[in-house]
Amino acid sequence: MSDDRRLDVLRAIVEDYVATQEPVGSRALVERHHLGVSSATIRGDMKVLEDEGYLTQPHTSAGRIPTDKGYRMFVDRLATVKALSPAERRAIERFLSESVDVDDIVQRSVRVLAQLTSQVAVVQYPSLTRSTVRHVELVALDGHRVLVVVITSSGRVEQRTVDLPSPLGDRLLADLRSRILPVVLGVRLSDAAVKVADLIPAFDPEDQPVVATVVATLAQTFSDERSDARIVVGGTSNLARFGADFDTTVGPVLEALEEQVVLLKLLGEASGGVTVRIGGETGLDTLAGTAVVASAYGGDGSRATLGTVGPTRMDYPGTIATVAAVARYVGRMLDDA
Amino acid sequence: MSDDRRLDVLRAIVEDYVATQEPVGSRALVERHHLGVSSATIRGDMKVLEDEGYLTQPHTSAGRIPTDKGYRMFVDRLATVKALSPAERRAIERFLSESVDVDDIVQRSVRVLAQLTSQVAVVQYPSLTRSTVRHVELVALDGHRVLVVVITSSGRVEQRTVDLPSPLGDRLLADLRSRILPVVLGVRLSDAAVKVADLIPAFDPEDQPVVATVVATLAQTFSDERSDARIVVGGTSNLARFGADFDTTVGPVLEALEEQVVLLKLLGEASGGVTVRIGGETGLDTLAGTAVVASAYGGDGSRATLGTVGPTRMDYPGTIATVAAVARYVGRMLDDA
DNA sequence: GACTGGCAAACGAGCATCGAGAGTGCCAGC
DNA sequence: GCTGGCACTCTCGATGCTCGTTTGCCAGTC
Repeated sequence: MSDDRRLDVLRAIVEDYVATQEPVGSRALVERHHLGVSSATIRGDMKVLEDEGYLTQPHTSAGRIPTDKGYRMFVDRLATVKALSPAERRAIERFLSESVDVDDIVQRSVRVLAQLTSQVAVVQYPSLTRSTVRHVELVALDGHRVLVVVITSSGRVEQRTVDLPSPLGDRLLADLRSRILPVVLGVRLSDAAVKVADLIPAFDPEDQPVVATVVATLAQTFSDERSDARIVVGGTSNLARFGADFDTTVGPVLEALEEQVVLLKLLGEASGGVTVRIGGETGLDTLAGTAVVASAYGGDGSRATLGTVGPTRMDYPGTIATVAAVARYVGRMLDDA
Repeated sequence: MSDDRRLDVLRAIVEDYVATQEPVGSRALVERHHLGVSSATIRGDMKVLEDEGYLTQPHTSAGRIPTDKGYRMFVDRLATVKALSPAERRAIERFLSESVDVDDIVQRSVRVLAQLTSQVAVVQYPSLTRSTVRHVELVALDGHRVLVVVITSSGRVEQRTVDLPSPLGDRLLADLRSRILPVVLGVRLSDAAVKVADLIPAFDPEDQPVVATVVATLAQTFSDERSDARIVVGGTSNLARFGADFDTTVGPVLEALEEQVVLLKLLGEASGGVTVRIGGETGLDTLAGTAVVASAYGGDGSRATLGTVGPTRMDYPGTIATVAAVARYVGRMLDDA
């Protein structure tokens, strides 16, 4: 028995099922694909594939549909890489190139991703911790409050208001500013937090409490957890195509998409190229039936993750190609900016 | 025939229908509410109400449900104001008071609103145009690019990168900075744009092109349209309770919620207190069956709109009370900050 | 040994039927 | 003006049926 043909059958079933959303039977299979054998033979192959856990039947005497394991096999060994059409490439490039700042890049990425994949798109803001400090500004609001603004090499602006224990004069503020800047400019955020803390002893002991307060906020801004956690979601209306039953399928997914923590976990582990997680592999059991296609993006200064969430029965080659392309363009834009 | 009783009947029907989500019949009505008459009498009243357009029947021999006109009447003349429970008040107050900056306030408002109303919450960022300039910073990135940062009285930070036609020396940059600041500090954003433009002639003719470029970007940042358009949406998973049929009901709503333009239109006209728009009154025909409860919030420095989107069969008194309360708290927080 | 055609059996989808239940509209009477 | 009674209408769920699809297997063929 030809092992190759069985894999061909699996591939054909995945492709047909993704296209039609309906269980595919042996007859339909031989009609649509020209495997040179009869439907009876295919039936034999299908049975084996089912025994091995790649296929399943919704009920006796319906066609077969792929299991998560089947999709995994498809993605790992069967999917042919699909190149993006020139039109799609151009769409991505043109749309993203109109961005004016980081917010805009992220917004637009979400839109393109959702549009091109017809799925839910998720984009994490570029990570701060790897980028460097481009500027720090301290602005006195009134006697006892100061606005701290940090501008990073990735173009992000973080701000924080500090309530001071005691008033901070203009002279001291200027002093503070002039000492902080040279120490942190061009330094990585993760290192900058430490460097500013070292400055405190250099000040007049009398001023140290108030200086310490400002520095603490500054350090906190440098190593801000919230920044990493900023994630934008789009294309939720594509969930309409998701499944018939709303309450049991789409509701939980929408809920999950509103939880930053869950989103982070979903995107989290993408390391090198494009990562695909199918069904249970997502680690979120409320997301049964969904798959995540994610990719890291960005160079040194601004590394983070982006991807899509969709039903396990999705067009993997297309989605993977799109995610990869968007990640590449976004990374390029951020490095340029 | 008592006109009062007919209105009582309408109120009872709206309340029951909102509670049960099912058409309400004459028998159920007399059982649940103690109107001192028989079901036959109620039937008569219901017929009149239907003839006048306040009620409708899904089909003969089902109960009645309110029409949009019926809900409108209910909201305008029948709904008793429902005070928020102390627990709810405290929840709002405590949750919002933990905010650290404007982003945070907006995020948290969306969450509370969605949570308390079980609907989709929509919050517009505080408007820039009414607030004043608190600080302007120009940062040289490299020879031919400058980062423009504007900090407003409402705590917002807007940034923009400018590509210069010719290099801008440190001296000129400092000069520019020191001339701009005194002119715009404390000035309304809408006026500041004009004021900076007046500065250009004062510079050396040789420098004027590059100065003009920076000033143009600055002016654009002051009167940024995009800022007004920033809107945050949350609680979309509450759409699960919306209606049974996904494709025809929830899908279009999700789509609409992703369109900034549509959202702006939805929130747009809220002027004084709480505005309720029901069904067709929203002006968006894709949103049939939905109602919007919106309120302006914030004082002078930071005026904008926030609200909820839900099915027409919603708990109007509760939603109105919640929206009003959140608007009040958010406004207070912004004015304090 | 692998493949094929044929065939019985299994099973869901769709459809018509039917009865129960709920609600209306109207009328005659109070 | 209100009430009880009653005929009528309509939906909803259950039931039973047919039809089409697909499977699993077996005997036969290359």
